[in-house]
Amino acid sequence: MKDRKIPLNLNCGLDLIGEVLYGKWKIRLLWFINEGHKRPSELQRKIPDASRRVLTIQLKELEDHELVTKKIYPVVPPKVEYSLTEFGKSLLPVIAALGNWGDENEERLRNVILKG
Amino acid sequence: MKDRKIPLNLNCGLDLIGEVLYGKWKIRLLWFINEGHKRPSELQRKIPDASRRVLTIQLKELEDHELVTKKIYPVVPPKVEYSLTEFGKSLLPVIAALGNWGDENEERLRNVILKG
DNA sequence: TTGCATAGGGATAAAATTTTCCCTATTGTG
DNA sequence: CACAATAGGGAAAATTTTATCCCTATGCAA
Repeated sequence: MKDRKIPLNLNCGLDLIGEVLYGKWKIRLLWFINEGHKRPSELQRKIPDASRRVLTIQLKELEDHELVTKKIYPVVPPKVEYSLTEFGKSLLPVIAALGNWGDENEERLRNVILKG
Repeated sequence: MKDRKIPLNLNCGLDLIGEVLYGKWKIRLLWFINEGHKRPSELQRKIPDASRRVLTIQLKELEDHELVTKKIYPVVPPKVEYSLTEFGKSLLPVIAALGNWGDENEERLRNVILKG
């Protein structure tokens, strides 16, 4: 997500959405932020398999892409809260469509993924 | 997509769908196959930025995940055709939702992606 | 005083993914 | 004959992404 040797393709809507949603944890971050888990430490606890570092980085990218806003409270210990922008909220139905399809086909998916 | 050192997370629908859709070109492959471009060489021409090799590999994964079927015609030169399974077709509305959101927000997405 | 929680970042290591290059094989065309 | 088109695969390099480790800083609790 920084200097690239291989140029981006941004030909169609799928390329564009892919660019902001790719990243191992981004969709989950959006989802959990929407559920009200706004602080980085909360998100970390909701996604324990992700390293703290990558969550920080991907939150920054979501912010750069205007899907979330970041509010820093000038207190000690530090307090930060992320919220979805309107733009980010408009993605929720799309994420829900993804999650629903996955849920509806859970058993079959588990089979085909694990049989490999 | 073979031996992994870091174990998979398959906790929710999002994890599951992610596992079958991740891959730089998979969504496009599904889309173009649905549009009737069934032969590997056609798909390669529709997706010129992808290496031939990776399209082969990702088509194989789509087949393993039962999203497409592969038909081999015993002719020379070789002829192969991929088609969506019913399972694969059930993904089309989800892909359409992704593409539509990208199309609807094309200008803004292009801005936020390229400004980085 | 030591340790924990908070948020973040640099540097490097590791892992995963994709690209590149080189092979297989057959038939038809120039 | 040389070469293109067809489909595919092994091996290694390149690229990208993620994980690990170590550091900053402050206030509170035991």
